[in-house]
Amino acid sequence: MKFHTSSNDSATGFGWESIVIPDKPALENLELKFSQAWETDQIYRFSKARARDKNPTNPRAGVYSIDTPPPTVSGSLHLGHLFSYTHTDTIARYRRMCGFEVFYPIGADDNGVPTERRVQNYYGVGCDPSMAYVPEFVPPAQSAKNAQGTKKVDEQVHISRPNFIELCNSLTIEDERAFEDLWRTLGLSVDWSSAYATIDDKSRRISQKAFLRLVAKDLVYHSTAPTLWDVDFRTAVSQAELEDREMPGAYHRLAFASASNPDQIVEIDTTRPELLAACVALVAHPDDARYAALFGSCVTTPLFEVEVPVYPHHLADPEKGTGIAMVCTFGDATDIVWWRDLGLETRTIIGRDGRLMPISWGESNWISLNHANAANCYEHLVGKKVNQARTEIVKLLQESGKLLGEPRPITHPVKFYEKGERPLEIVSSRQWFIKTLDMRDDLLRRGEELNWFPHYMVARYKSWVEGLNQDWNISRQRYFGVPFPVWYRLDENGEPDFENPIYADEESLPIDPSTDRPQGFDESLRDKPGGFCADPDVMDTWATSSLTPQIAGCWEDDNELFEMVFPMDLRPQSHEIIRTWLFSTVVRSHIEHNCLPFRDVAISGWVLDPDRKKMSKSKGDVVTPMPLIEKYGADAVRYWASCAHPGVDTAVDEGKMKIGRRLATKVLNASRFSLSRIVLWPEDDRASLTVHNIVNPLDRSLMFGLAKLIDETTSSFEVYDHGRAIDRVESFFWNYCDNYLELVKARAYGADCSQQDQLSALSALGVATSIMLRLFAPVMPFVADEVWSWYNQGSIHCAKWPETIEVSQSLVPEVRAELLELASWVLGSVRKAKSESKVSMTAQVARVVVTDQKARLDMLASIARDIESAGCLIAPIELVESETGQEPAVLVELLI
RNA sequence: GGGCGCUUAGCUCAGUUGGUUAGAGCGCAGCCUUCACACGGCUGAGGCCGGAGGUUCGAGUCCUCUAGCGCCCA
Repeated sequence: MKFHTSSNDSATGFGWESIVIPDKPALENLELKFSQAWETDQIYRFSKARARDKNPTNPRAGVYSIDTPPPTVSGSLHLGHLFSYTHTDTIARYRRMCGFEVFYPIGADDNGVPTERRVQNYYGVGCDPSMAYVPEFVPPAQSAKNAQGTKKVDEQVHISRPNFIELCNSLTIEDERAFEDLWRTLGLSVDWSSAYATIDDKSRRISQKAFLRLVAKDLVYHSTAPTLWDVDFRTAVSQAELEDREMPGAYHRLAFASASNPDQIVEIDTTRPELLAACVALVAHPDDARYAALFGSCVTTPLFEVEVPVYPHHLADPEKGTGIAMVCTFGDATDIVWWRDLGLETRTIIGRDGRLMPISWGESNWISLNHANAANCYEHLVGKKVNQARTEIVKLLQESGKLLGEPRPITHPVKFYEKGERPLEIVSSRQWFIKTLDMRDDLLRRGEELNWFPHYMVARYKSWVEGLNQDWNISRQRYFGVPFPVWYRLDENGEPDFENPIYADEESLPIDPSTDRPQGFDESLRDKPGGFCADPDVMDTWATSSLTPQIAGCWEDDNELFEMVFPMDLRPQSHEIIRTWLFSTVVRSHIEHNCLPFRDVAISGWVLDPDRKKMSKSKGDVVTPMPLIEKYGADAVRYWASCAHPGVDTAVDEGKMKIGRRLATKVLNASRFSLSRIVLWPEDDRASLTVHNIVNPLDRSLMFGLAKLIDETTSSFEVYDHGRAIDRVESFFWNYCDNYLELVKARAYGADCSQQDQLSALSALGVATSIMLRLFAPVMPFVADEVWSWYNQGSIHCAKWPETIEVSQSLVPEVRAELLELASWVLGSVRKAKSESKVSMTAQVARVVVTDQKARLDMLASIARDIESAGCLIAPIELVESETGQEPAVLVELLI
């Protein structure tokens, strides 16, 4: 591959050794032609050697590195992917042309729940870790049934964990291929040689190593704590994976009795009466006079007749219900706070399967005033799911008269796992946490250090960090993920010693504790008293994808590379994962490297359906990208995506793609015109087609406009505003086609003009074509490279980004953009006259009189011949100086 | 409840730090097969810039209030 190092000749398109213009230029099949050519020539491959060459003293300065999001491959491709990845690609191409060695890796996020769910649905299988591996297992046929939901656990064929993981691995490989196809067809200029997956050996090694570093820094801990729990996926989830959904519910007013005075009733409102047996206290606001007398005393729960204390707490809302609340372990996040702050008992009744667990009344802390009755009541509830238990307990309460009035329906926000279908429960379980709460202030400062595009997106980050109320739970009770490199010793009773975990050595990573064993232990001691057992969990998928800069940059595997690319220059991503991906990456880099993981973050908006609603799989309105690319071409679809400004949500708009296709066609045709004129210039004199020979005022005016265009396009890309960049280039180009090309045509043909004027015209066409092609290249890489290939060696994507210095030789103070505008105005007036008279644009014009100020007339005089030939005038244009206050005007008389 | 964003032509959107008569494309109407382009070109109609105040010589642009929509956080 040839790289241009100077601003002359080949970089500006003036090699002219050979020009080959197809008879009928076409957009068809450019995607295949160039994606293959780019791959063959390896033009997007990152080279450390080139980076060193570009800036020997400081290689980092010559590199532009991008922390590309690894897309979740399990699931269909949609336009949202294409949209934001196109945005990034325009930036990568721009920076590459600016001379940076661009580090643009690509990965696939394949670990985690989405893949598991896809495998479950695709094959109709479920993972049972207790089962043994079956070699050469053949999965059941793809289940057609149940395309969207998770197949019911009891309908699935149960398979062992290793078999399940095999299926995950094989299916993700298929999915990844589909992604690669799309990315290549779309023309992403990523370095495929660096492709990684978040489940591969390298990612697992780095993820486990980073975990061990957290252990060493004492920033991670392992403990039993109330945990947000999805009862269908049967895993813990983190605060970042929560979402509120408005759900119907009902307030039930229950009658508690004062323990000291059974006739005194305390009324409480609850939406979760089924948790009554888990009630451990009542709380009211300290200033609430209604309940002041009760503080410190006890009340008795209805049905189960358990004595619970009444406490004051500032989080109790006097406005809510009766103002006094029932604290259960655990109904919601506030219960956890009350439980912690007030040191309450723990009475767990919801199991990890979302059903009410058996209770031994009378034992440990299940003390009732009437054990037999409590057990009798509870018998109706045990084993039931939450909703069934609620129906049942309402019946019991009504029968006993402890339910006051009818339940009052309300709608209220309920916490869900973002991928889940049933409300989250809170269970007590053993989990790994990263101590993010302690570093909240640091993280807020990191957020402010980051350059946000658009800047207002920093608010999302801030409000998220400020609202953190629990440490980051990184353990998941799932199967397809990065395992914790941890074992526990088993005592003589077979009980694990959680206090003293055995950590793997860094050198041994990646490991799977369920198949690898700790140093000094024989495999025969696995799961035996006195032996060891593996940590059963895998890491949250974000615990690995928060390390994308380290994974892509080969942290501690290739120090030279890592120092060249880290911290990254750019993190591109969409706004919905600010609280997950962006936040977690900042956390990890802050901890491990004490710096930001990237300097800039460019946020893409969402793709909305044509009705401006968020596209969703459940609505079935997800648009698949390939058919659109086939219909309009990759450049056109990229054009649609690029037109969006950073952070702005954009509706799918096929009309816009049509415009993109037309624009691409126009680029082909306009370039064909210019080059087909240039090719007729004597070959031995083509070297004279340079900016130095652009002397005609009209051509100079075009160059002036180009200089301004280069500045505007460059400054737009500098702030990641591809939308503004393409807008400016497009409108300049369209104006160039409609007006400049028509005005310059006669001179380009050499008709009735001096050789100097023809030379000027052809030189201007050559310069303008070269510059505009390069300005289009980041957004429309296929058509730009196609035209470029007609008269250049090597790809346009390795050419130099245009600079104003390329045209400055042709600029003179007295000729500015205004001249071309003036000529366009007069030409437009002639066209208008012809259009109104319903005659052809080639119809001859007898007379044109322009009335205007002298300065403007002088300008027009200098290019009168161009206007006369473009407008088909048969007499010289007449220029009349206007009186003071008289409006400029053009009089046109057609030849009848 | 707190915060952010949006509101400009029938539709989708430009309009950088306040500066002539507010722009583009689609759609619509009319015309033109001209030798880069009919997968085209030219021309035209269409707007109290969400509403109300204010700052200013001057506001789509800045400030205050307000309405509707969307999102983020609690």
